[in-house]
Amino acid sequence: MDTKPDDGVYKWWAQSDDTIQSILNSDQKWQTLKHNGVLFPPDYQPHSIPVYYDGKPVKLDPEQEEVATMYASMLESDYIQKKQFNENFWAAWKELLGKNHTIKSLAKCDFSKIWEHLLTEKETKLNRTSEEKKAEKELKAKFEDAYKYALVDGRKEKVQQFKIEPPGLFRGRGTHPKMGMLKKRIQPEDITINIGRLEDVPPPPTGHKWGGVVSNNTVLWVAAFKDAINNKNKYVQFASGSSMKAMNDYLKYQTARSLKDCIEKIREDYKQQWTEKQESDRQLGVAIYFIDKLALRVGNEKDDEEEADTVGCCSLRVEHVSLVAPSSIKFDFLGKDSIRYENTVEVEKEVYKCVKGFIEGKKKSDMLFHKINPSKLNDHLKSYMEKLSAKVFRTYNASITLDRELKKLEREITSDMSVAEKVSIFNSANRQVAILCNHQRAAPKTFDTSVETMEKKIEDQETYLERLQQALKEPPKKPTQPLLPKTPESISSKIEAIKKKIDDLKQEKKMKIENKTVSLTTSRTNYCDPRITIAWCKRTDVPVAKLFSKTLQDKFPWALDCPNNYTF
DNA sequence: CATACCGACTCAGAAAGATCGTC
DNA sequence: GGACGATCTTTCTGAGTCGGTAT
Repeated sequence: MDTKPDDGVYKWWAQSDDTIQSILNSDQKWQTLKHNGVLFPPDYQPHSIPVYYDGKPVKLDPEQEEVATMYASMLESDYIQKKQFNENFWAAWKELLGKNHTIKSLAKCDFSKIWEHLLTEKETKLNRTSEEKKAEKELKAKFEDAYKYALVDGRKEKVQQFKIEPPGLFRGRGTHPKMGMLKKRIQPEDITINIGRLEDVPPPPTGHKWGGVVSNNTVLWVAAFKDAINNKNKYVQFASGSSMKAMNDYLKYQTARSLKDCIEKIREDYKQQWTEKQESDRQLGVAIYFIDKLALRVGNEKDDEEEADTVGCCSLRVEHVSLVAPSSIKFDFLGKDSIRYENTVEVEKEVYKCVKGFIEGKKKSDMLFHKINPSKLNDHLKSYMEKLSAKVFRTYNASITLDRELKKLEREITSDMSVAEKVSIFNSANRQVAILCNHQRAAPKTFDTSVETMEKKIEDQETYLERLQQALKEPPKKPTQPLLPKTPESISSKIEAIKKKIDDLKQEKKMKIENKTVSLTTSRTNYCDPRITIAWCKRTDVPVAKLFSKTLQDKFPWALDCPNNYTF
């Protein structure tokens, strides 16, 4: 088994799936692990700019000032308007100010002088010469280099996020009860280092000790620490381009592909379950149907005292669904990251009847599927296929949608099309996937103005077209500005060219509007089997780099040489 | 059994930063 | 041909999934 060719690239994908699987399933994920630990953010540099309280400057000690500066830096963000954010921030800051401090209420504080200072600093940074920027970048890179890679079984593997998070104010999504809380500076004492038994432990910063040093070769992290806000572990892991992560990713798609072999049976079965006597069976049947048809997440239980109130399939409440006669269901709820899911779907009459029954006699705040939970649902799925869980359906349906949409649109592709036109066709297939998975983004800040600019361009071209058409009918006696082509033939060909240009611009505008709040990158990065995209690139002669950035190409080395007729 | 808890991993959009295209 | 704004890419860290174990 020679997996290390001369070019030094570890081509693990040249091995059989079984071999790859056994590498990952084995209890020992590595034999030797060597690295230089993690990088801490720089210490706080006090600026001595006061907060104004009741109009008067108040000098703060460095620690108080640091936290005040965190708040000042967010003065223009939406968080500042939120009560919860201000309450949590005030609680943390008040404690630092101590008893009997001049500052007694947040409402009377004016942070604008600090904000102005931060703005000036930002400008100074921006105004550096390109030589200065380059020199600083190089210096930084040199400094960070030692942390970028770990040595795993003698191979250099990239480490992701080796920089420890700097202190700041917690920014939860949606209406998170903890927003504005102080995220304290992480000390070496908070960190556990995972490293090979025989390696030298990287030295902690002077005067400090590591919280712990372990040699756990059943896991893929090099350092771990507790997130004090949520009391959850955070890990410094390997980058998506590392062989271990890429292997996992590859197997994720292989698992999703093998769902093809039993999806028919699963669909038959859940249809059967809709008419079962036991309500728990009917609930299971409807829940799996939603997960399959609508690509919902499974929806684990959450603690609404500690986290934002968001739901997935199993945690849907009665208030999140409504029956729309004769046979549709309207969904309206906040999902992961508090992204709203709003969709009215036509369903089979059995499903409609089931949901009607589930709702009956319940309060709005009651669970829709009170007889099941994610672990029951996943246990049931395991009876069809090893490794099958709810999330596999998202991968499966996303990938198969991309495959199908691309093949549908491929007929429209002609050899004289530009790369940009072909990419735009790819994007419309990609958009179907993003819509299925409900991947959204905030509308770009420049959206309105850039649509206006496009409209102006279209108008200009249309005016020009009219002039050309007029000139063809009756040639102007005197030349008008800007000059038109001279012969009728050249005018005619210009007309054709402008018509095409207008069509293209209109198409571009349509795409822009359709993509206003749709995020294509999430599905491209996490749900679409990259081999579908790469095979399409090969067939349509589009450079892979047009669809996969450098990082994504690094993430998918195993997909790069797939055959051009690859089918998911 | 269920149920709570949590470790370790994947997936998520915003913000920062880099690059590109146009005037 | 270079300044500047739009757009693409990377970084950042929060928010899920899921399986195992303790109770």
